[in-house]
Amino acid sequence: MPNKPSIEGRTKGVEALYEKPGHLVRRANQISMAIFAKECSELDLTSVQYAALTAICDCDGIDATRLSGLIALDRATIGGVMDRLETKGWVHRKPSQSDRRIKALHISASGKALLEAAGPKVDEVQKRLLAPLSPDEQQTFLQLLTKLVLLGNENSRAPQKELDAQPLKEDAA
Amino acid sequence: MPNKPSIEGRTKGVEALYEKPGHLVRRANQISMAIFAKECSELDLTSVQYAALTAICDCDGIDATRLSGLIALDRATIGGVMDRLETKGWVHRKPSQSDRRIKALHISASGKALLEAAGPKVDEVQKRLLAPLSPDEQQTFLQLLTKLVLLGNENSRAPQKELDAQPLKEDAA
DNA sequence: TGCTGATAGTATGTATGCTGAATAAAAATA
DNA sequence: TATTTTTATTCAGCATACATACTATCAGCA
Repeated sequence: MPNKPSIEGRTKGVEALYEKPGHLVRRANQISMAIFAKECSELDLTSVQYAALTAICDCDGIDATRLSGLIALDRATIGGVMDRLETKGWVHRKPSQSDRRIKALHISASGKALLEAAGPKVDEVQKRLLAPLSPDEQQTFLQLLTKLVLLGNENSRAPQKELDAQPLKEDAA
Repeated sequence: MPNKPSIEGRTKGVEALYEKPGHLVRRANQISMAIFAKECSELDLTSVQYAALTAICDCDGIDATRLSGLIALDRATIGGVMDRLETKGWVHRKPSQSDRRIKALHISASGKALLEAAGPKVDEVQKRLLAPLSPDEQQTFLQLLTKLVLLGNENSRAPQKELDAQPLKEDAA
């Protein structure tokens, strides 16, 4: 992607930007989100919403704080995401009996149906995102990216956390 | 990151998420931005603002639409970014004489000073982001990430574009 | 010259993503 | 038991990010 000779000297600083990992990661995320949006627009579903729904489906009755750790979504952001999922009827919140601070999260039938419909499309997103790389390169890339994310986990405000206990039976299903 | 045996079956769907490139790329960007924020918070500078300033410094008199292509920043987002840069006194906008639709962008002295102060910190961000990988791995990772971003470029709404002409001399410095 | 299509900038509305603070309830402890 | 600390949620506010639409202007062309 060379610029024309006439501006070569002047764009040096910008081209330094193109090599910076931070910039490249931002671009990759931009591309990933764009592909997701195209693929799932008719479902009215974002990638964050898909992640949240997947987690709630798996961990029925989970609370927002633990969900936040599971999918590495900022705690303060989750409220709005849940509002939208609830508006679309895919999730409902039920106050916990044992801890009145908690609102247990449950997926609805339509939420499950949506998850199933989205599954193949989400897989297609991953395929298209990695398409520029050969199968070998894809494997290497994923391995390195996983390492980077795992070991860099604590640097983000919303580090991924494993579930240290299952939700109370009372809040499940 | 195994979960306790008791919930192993239930979290299977969530763990599938952890292997998805889209999720990993989102996490990597999250981590990258967090490191940048920590490193540059005392400068009151975000990574997007740094990218924009770098480009404006290099291409004095550039207009917002071309800047958008240079750093792959959504056209509709640039207005707000420029507002904030102008408020902080790092950039000023000057109406073009030859095309009254255009507002040429210029970096100020304090903007240049800030860029110089930020330079080492931004380099440190890149180092910390890649720190989980060995030198060899870092090189491989950057190479694959660059390939992915270059070839996936057209998938995003704000694809990176090279400058096809320099700004009119009239609008420069 | 007058019309038409393309372009630059802006505005509106939605969705993350984060900081910091406020509130309420539970847990720990003196 | 009373006090302190921790925890769960929410809210206000700022900064991207994107879709869509609107205005002003420019450029090409009949």
